[in-house]
Amino acid sequence: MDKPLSRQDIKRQEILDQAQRLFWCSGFHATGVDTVLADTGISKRTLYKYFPSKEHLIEAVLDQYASAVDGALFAPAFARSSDPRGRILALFDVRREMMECSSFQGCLAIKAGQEYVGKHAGIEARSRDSSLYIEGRFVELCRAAGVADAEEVGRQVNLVFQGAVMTAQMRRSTDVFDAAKATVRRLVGL
Amino acid sequence: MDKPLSRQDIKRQEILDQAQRLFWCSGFHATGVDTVLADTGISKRTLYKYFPSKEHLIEAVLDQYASAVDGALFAPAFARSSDPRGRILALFDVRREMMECSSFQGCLAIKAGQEYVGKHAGIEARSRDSSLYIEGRFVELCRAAGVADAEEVGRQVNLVFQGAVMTAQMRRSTDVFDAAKATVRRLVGL
DNA sequence: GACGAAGTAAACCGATCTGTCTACATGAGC
DNA sequence: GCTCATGTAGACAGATCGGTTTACTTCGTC
Repeated sequence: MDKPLSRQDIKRQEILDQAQRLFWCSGFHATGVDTVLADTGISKRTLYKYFPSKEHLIEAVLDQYASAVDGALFAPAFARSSDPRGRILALFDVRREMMECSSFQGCLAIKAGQEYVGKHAGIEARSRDSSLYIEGRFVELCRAAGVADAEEVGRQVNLVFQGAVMTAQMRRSTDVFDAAKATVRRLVGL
Repeated sequence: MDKPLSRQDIKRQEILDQAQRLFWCSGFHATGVDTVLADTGISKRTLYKYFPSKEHLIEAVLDQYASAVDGALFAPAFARSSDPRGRILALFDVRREMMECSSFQGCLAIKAGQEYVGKHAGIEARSRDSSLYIEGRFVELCRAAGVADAEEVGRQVNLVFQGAVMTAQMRRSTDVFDAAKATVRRLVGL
């Protein structure tokens, strides 16, 4: 694996990275494809070669975002603790630090959901899948922790997690993560 | 009070209602002012007389939304129970029913936050204030319920509430409200 | 160095965006 | 009936949108 990137792969990746960065901090509708390309030296023709439409580009960005969540969120959190309960709490810590390092930007999948749910099936599906994936991981951790009714408690922890991320973004403050962690401690018994 | 609406008030209100409906289900950036006016027989000149810019219109819509939350959410919930804990749970029921009646549309203030936080101070402030208002009401209910550390628990309940609304929207299903209510029952001790 | 794939630059398309303007219609109060 | 505020209809401006196209350049490979 990790086969060398072809020239095409590099261009495609550069577009994806820039698009993710701009969609992330300016929104999807508010960011034009010209803006994505600006300062990259990449021509519009090349973008439309790899992504037949802006919606296709958004889908690809969300796919990239989804596959980055393991490395950016779960891996660091799991490295901080070997105990399942500790890992759950560490997820909140890592997420909090991520938001503090990105001027309180929230979740890209949530943002996409707000702008495209009910309007574009592919984007909506990726948005929903992101939400379900995180929930699944919480359930899994609850099960590993031996929590009674792990399925249910995992769903509850996920609600707190999503609520915290979104509320922190709206308030431009990560203070709510304190309440979130306290909630989770009660839910998983810690 | 309830002084008769002047002709101007009526026009202004008609614009606000239509704008709220469309922003609500199509988003802010995705809805043009022409779309707001379409089928209303109101001219663009009139809109720009009452709202000097689209952003001003959005702010006014959010103000209207904020002042409607008492009548649409809190009043019905409070009517269902006289017990503070029952009222907290009823808030989740009412919110759930609201979402089921509006094809899973979430919270307009959240949507505005996602699209304008960090980009427009007035809109951002209204978005944040909405979040804080709901939280304050939950705190107040926790206090009335005699919950120990009501301030803290109220914040926790709010996180679950916000998480549930947003998750339900993304999944186009209100199933998560079951987990949300179960969480809240544990938090407020019921 | 020649060749073909892959790229850039930029004009161009039609549609739409926010916002302004002119010209005309309507309505209530005197 | 006259007046004046208030309204509509719709053209218009200039910018930007997503997307296409043409003409030229760059780059890797043989």
